[in-house]
Amino acid sequence: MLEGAAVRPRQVNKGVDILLEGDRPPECTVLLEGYAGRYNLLRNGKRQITALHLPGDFVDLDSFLVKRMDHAAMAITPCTVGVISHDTLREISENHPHLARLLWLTTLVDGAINRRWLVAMGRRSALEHTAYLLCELFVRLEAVGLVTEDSFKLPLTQAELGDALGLSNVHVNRIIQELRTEGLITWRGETLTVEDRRLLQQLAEFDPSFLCLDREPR
Amino acid sequence: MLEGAAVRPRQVNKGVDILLEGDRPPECTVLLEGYAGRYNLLRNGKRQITALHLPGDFVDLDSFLVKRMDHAAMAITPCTVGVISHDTLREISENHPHLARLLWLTTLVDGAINRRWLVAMGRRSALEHTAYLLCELFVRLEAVGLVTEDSFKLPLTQAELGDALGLSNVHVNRIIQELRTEGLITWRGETLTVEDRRLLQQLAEFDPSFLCLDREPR
DNA sequence: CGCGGGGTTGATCGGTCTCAAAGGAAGTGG
DNA sequence: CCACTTCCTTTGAGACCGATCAACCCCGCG
Repeated sequence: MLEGAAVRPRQVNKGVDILLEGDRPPECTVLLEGYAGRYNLLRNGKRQITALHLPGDFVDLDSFLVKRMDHAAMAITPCTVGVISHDTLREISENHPHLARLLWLTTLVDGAINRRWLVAMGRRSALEHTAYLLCELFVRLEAVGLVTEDSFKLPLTQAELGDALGLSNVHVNRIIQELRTEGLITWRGETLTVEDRRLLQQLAEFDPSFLCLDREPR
Repeated sequence: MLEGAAVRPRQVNKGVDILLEGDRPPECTVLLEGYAGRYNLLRNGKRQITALHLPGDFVDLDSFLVKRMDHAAMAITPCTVGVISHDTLREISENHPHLARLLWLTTLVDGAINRRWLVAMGRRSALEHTAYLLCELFVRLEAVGLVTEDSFKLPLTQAELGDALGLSNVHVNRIIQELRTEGLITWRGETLTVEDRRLLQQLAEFDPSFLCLDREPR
């Protein structure tokens, strides 16, 4: 039903905003291909990316009920996105409560991811934090079949990674080198390979259960 | 209807856990009085508080759909809490879609708060971050009538505040002193007074619209 | 061939942490 | 009513992590 509801797939070029802070979109956007991210800009020009969206994720499911966007969203790579009108979502919420609960669940999982980011930013070193993010991306991409042989596409610049981690681009560079020399990852071009998943997860104190990828009655 | 659904109000002593990581509660907890917080513990003993719950907030609405808690929650002050069984919530979700949307909205607002925390932790100085949190608490408490004459109860220790901000207790102390000497706040005992709200909000780059306290059709 | 974006490197600065100790304030038992 | 305890706040000193600034390199591309 959701697939039938997503209409007008369209392309968004790399670096282009999908929506802006203050927008009141009449529909929700689904990411079909590519990577996107939510972010907020500060007066001093700094940027914080607060979420990374992978294929299959909603970009702004919150706009259905929140109405006014409190953040922007950007295509990190070229993306194809679809939209589901708020009217359709309302129809689902009225007549398909089980599906509505699953949509609700996706926002709960987004919240769980946010909290993990908070923990990593607040109480972990830059190295652990970076390792953490890579573990998370690994598992989320694995869930949608985008990991092959412990490798996945990581088409972010180090500066963008820094904006997600709350670090400077220079420091990200040094952290990545450390992960490389420790033999935990390789990252050439857009392809990141996890060379030692167990060690990486241990360094990041990573446990994927919060993503709710297991099947349960809801 | 929600008021009718919340049953068995009970007291929780200060410092006592309301739920633990790994729990699978059969009901959701509502905070009726007092302050509570969600947190995660790390292997090295550090703690990160990822949310502060104020009277009227759900403590773990996510347990309705997520089932297994990925964090603990603690009473920061003596609390009285009520519970709403998952069965009741399911009944609401099946037969009262409008109410279900409003519950969904509360999780979206929680997510918005989380993202703001991320921005503050990632890209703001300790001073700005602290100012930010105080602004947020001010507005949220104001919305439930717990602010009088620019004052509200802040019954946290500086160490707890640090766990929410991702700072050490020592540094929190120095930041608070700075906010005091700048004439922005006073904080004696459990009462915090915002002496210059405009300046504090400006320092924190704070805009309350993300809390969705305005009335809109949902 | 020149240009531009990203990656890499070095040097220095500064914000925040850590460790350690001293100073209140509130409660407890004698 | 006082000594004692405990928890929290405050202060100081030093170390360290990560930011900043400024080059330089590398590679793809027009």
